[in-house]
Amino acid sequence: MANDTREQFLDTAESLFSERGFYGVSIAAIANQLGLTKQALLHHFGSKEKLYGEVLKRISTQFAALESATTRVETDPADLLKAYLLKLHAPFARGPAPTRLLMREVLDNKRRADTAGTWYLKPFLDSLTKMLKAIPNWQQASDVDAFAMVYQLLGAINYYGISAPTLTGIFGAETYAEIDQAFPVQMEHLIDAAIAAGPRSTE
Amino acid sequence: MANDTREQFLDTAESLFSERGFYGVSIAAIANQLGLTKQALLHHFGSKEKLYGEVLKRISTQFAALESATTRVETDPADLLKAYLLKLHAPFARGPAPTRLLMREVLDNKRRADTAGTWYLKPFLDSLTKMLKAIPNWQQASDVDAFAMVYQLLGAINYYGISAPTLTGIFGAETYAEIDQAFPVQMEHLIDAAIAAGPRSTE
DNA sequence: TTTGATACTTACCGTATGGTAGGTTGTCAA
DNA sequence: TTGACAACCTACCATACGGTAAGTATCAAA
Repeated sequence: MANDTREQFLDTAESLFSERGFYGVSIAAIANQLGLTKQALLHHFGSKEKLYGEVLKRISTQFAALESATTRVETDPADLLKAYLLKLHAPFARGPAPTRLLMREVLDNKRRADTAGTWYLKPFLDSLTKMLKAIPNWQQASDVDAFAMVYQLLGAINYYGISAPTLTGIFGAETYAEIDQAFPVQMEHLIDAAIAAGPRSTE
Repeated sequence: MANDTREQFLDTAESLFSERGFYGVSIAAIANQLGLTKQALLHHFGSKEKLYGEVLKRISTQFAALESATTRVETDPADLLKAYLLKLHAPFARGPAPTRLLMREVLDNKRRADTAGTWYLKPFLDSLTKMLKAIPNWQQASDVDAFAMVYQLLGAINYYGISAPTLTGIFGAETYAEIDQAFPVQMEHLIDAAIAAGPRSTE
């Protein structure tokens, strides 16, 4: 089926791009993994760049869906922020691929600043800032201060989200399993601490 | 002078690798930037991989130096942790290149797990954990819990450290300048909050 | 039974890349 | 004056890459 193959290409591309980066993956490698030739890929997507763009687009769509789903469930503003941030850990139960890919995009989009990928983060970041400012403790904070705080929390989660191989390498599989268990608790703990602390004005 | 050229190669390689990644940079591009041919580079370093390894090695050496320098100056354990973490922001006044490169290394060393890059982080992470556990509030914490907390703080800093282009693109240069001013304050604020909160046990 | 479109294939091409081989030039100690 | 070595260079090569061109097989609609 046509759509099936396309979706499989996107899955494989997402996985490989997230692991090796744009330049580290050849379109032939992606196609081979599905038992096809690179021309099949080019037939569906036109070029490597376009394929990459579609992978990013799909992720951003899923992010938006996650946000509205969370907003629908959580009513307390502090709970909403916590729930949303924690869901970014191992996003959408699809493993670390989206997190890794987005981290690569943050690293790389200096050169690709004109492509679509750069801006899809903006509404996401705006939502996070708004969520923090909806919490009583933080209503006095400036936009910039609130943003700086949520961006740090986002960084904490995302950094951990890409660190599994490194941490396993450094500490071994057993210790990593312990860390992985401790992390959500400590993450929630840190978010609580940040919320409780309230803003510290910059000026 | 011989050593001079070598050092210039390392500087240029660090800068380019950090911006474009290992596969995004050709050795010819590095050499051209110094007005030399790639064979000059190969003469000094033997291969692209070895050059990359030496860049990483140099960064890790500078990290270690930064740590001992900070330890020498700060005596209060909370101040030490804060000072150390904050110095990782724009490390060594050499701009974001080391941070970006290390982030790429975290992303990539699944494949390169056997190379040096993986392990040089270990003493660094151990130091951070020890620093947190030296703070009265945190003496009761388990190693794993303390580690999970400092790793989040490290993630917050490093993530911000690679985000300049993205944030400038999203928010514009003026707003980014404000954010950049607010960030160290909010970073210190978050560290304070984490320290003050003390550990939350995982089990 | 023909037409036309979709989903592929093989064949090929130009370019870029990392690396080898073998110079050339300058410096400096014996 | 010579010899050796470091620091480059030009020339070359095999490979891999993204992409084009031109097929072939399948299948549904007319």
